[in-house]
Amino acid sequence: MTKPFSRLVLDWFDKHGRKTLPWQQDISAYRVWVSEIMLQQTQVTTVIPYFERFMARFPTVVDLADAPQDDVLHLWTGLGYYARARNLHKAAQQIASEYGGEFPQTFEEVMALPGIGRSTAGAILSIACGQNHPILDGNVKRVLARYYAVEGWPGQKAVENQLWEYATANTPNERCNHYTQVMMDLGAMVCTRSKPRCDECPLQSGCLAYAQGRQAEFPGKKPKKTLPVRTTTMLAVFYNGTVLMEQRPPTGLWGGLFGFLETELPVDDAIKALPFEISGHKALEGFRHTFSHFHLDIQPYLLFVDAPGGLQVNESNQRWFNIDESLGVGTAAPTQKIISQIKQIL
DNA sequence: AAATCGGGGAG
DNA sequence: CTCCCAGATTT
Repeated sequence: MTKPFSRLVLDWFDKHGRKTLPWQQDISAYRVWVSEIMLQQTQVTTVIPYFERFMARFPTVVDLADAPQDDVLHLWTGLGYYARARNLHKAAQQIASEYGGEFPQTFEEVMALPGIGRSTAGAILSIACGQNHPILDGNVKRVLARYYAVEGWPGQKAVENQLWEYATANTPNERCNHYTQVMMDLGAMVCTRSKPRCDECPLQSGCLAYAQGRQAEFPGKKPKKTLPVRTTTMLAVFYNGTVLMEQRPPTGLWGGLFGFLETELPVDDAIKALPFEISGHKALEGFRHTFSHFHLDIQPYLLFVDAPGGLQVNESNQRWFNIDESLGVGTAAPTQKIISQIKQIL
């Protein structure tokens, strides 16, 4: 028997692991938590500037708890998965009220916070609190599925359970913080989804997928289905450098974000239904925005308001925004796209 | 064009 | 429990 799994990857960590990422400095449960949530959905290089801005604006969990949700969503704009930002905010408020602003230290308490599950709780407590817990994020799933040639899609419960068993069995009692870190590093830097760098991998000698030349077959693929197409019309009501937007309901698609008015009516009918005099309108460039479970074909229009006195907004969730200033609220990618189209025209 | 990602919530 | 939802980027 040669070196155990954990020893091989820890030695690799000492030589090649990342140690200078922003959340690896001034390590705290709060900073690790925020980074883990961001990294669930986005690659490291993209996350870094978001993380820096977030920490500058919300240096402590109490600062985050005290902030308006619009501020939080504003700093999340472009990252996607806005429910994660809402959960982050909600959890910060729980930490402030129930734990006096001190991040809880037990696995059960951390798991109970909204937006934190088994893997994220393990990552926070191992990296920031010196505890021993396994993790199983997308990187680790890929490494383990290949190393043990685990058949099937990890979204299936049986497959995921098997991967958790391997993850638990290999997690060491010493240096669990570095182990957690390096398993994510390996998946991101060596055991990549396509073109894995097996010649640089510390686990090559024991890797079943490598031995069988079947790296591309693991982890198993999600069963694919054809996405339905939905359509929508977005109305950008414009007056004197400002656009009208409305805040979406607090949950669901783009929950809590501000966006342009949407309608299912033909644009002429929709214009008649507005409480403003519209002096003219122009079709902007339509485009497709794709989600995990459907395509959304968006046809935006720019509408020009006539009367200076007619800007009264009846709906309490609607506001006028200066198009040249920071909006200060959360917006989805298509909203940003339409705003840039408008700026091109004007 | 297709694949991806951990957790919440509905059924 | 199991299945479905959520967003933007990379390949």
